[in-house]
Amino acid sequence: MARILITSALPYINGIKHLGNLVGSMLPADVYARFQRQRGNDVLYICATDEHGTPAELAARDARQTVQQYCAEQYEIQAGAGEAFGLSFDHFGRSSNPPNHRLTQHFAAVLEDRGLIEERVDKQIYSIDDQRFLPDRYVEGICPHCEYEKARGDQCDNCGRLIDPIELKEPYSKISGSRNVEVRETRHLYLLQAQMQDRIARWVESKTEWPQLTKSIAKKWLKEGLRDRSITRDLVWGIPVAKDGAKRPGFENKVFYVWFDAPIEYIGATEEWALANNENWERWWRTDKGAADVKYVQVMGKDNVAFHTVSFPATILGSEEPWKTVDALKSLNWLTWYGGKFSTSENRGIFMDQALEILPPDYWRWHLMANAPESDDASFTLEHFASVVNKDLADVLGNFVNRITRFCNARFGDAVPEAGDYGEAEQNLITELDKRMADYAGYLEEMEFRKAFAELRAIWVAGNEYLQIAAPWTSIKTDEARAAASVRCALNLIVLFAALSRPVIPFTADKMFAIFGLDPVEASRWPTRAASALSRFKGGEAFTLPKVLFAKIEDEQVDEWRKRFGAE
RNA sequence: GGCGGGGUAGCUCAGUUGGUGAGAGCGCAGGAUUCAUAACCCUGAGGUCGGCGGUUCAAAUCCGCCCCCCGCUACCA
Repeated sequence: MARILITSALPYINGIKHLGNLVGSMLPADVYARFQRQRGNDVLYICATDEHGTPAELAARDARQTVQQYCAEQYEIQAGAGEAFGLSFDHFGRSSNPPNHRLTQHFAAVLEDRGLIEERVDKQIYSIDDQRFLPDRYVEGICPHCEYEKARGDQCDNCGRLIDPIELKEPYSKISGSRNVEVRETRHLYLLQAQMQDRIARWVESKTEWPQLTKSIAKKWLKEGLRDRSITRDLVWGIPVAKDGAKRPGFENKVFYVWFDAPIEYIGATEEWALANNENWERWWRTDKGAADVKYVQVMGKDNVAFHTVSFPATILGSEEPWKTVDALKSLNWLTWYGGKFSTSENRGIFMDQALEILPPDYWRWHLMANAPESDDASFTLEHFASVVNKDLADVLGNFVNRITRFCNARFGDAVPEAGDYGEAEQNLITELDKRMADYAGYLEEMEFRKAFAELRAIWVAGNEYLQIAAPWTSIKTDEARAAASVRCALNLIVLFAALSRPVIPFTADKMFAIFGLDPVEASRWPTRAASALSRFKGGEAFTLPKVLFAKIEDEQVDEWRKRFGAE
């Protein structure tokens, strides 16, 4: 039994996530976690909200709440949406919780002991009216190079050149619009990443199983040379900067930078899980305390790759402590909304709560995973969504379950028929299924989701092909035993399909088990041999005629949703 | 600007250690069937593999140049 630690990139706290965020990290991680659990592996799937930083403070202010209230509320919303989508976190924590505070202080202290942290003084734009230092992208002004009037503090959208915000002419706050700003000096802690260049490069080289996208991003950063990074900010909401158990002199009004503490929350959330479940978190994270045999899998959008392959490892490796580091790293591209960006402010796209107002989670889970943005950005359209749902779920899978249970009910009654033996048709089916099941499991193991679910769909299709060949509605006229065996085989297929489908459509899988009154946990143990799966029911097992599993999406619904969600 | 990813049938995408007549799903057309959510099953039509040039007996695949889309570029996270 393998031990597998899975983390998905932490969703930021400022509002409920859209379908692109969902498919970019949490959903693929969930599918993988479910698959590994069904195989009998010891899985720990950890996620949390990422709560610190300027956007959280500003969002709280816009909501007229304290940032604590705001985050507490948003945490509940995100946790609820995740649960409603069937995201099977073993723990969904908060980066603002005590374990992360403790661990972040620990890493900062250890890194300082190792000589990897030093204080430096920066010049930054301070907004007097906003009473805060402005992060680069919250300052706008006239570009010093091309005179463009709305250049951002980090980069000019007109000439594309990188800018230091203190160079901007006539700078103003993007938060309030105020021009009452000035350059002030501010002291920060710097993580001396440049010193760790070789160590991280060697570590990246050792990661032979990373996919190409992941490795090329890491190498690109290394090639340019790691730069020292400031890891503190002038904010009130965050983890205070301590020294020897008290506030660090000169840092009384500062906190750690969100990108420093957020990845540490992977560990912090595991500690939260351990505290809540009387478990031991170190056996998942400390190679000296039992984590040496853990396989650690991270899932994230491509924007996060650099932070997970370089920045966070700098923290971990720099400590020189025996922390578990990532083994497999799955990165996904973006899901776009009709080719453009999902946008909260412009009401474009579908967010997790809205999605579930329209349709149950499995509809979304299937479409998102079967069309996951793996090789490139992928476009979400309602038309494509409706087509995929109707064809794959309603016609191929749902109709299979419906046609055979109804036929059995009409001709043999409410129990699996017992007569007859399997013959050539069943043997051919078993041969095909064995091949496809092995391929399917292989793709899931590699986290090649599009290929995996194309294979799963082909498995469902094989069920329909089998029925077409066996044609019990014909054979029953001349050979009732033959028809009975065919129906028994097809009913067994329902259970096999449910087990194989459960990682991606768990709610439907459990409905399929419920047809036969099966316990989902027992029945979903990962099937590896079609022959044994198809001999589960010998005959006589009672079943309940199910309702239709998937309703088709009508054109009128698509039209309505297009208007509601701003499709172009 | 730099770096990375992508441009293959109407649509969404597989396919690169160069070579068996270029694939899948959807959509479309025809057929078969009637157990089923007008579903399922079978067959078929559809592509100068972004453009130009080169290497080679042979290129979607290798090299060069060009065009287009997307992302990242370290203080949004």
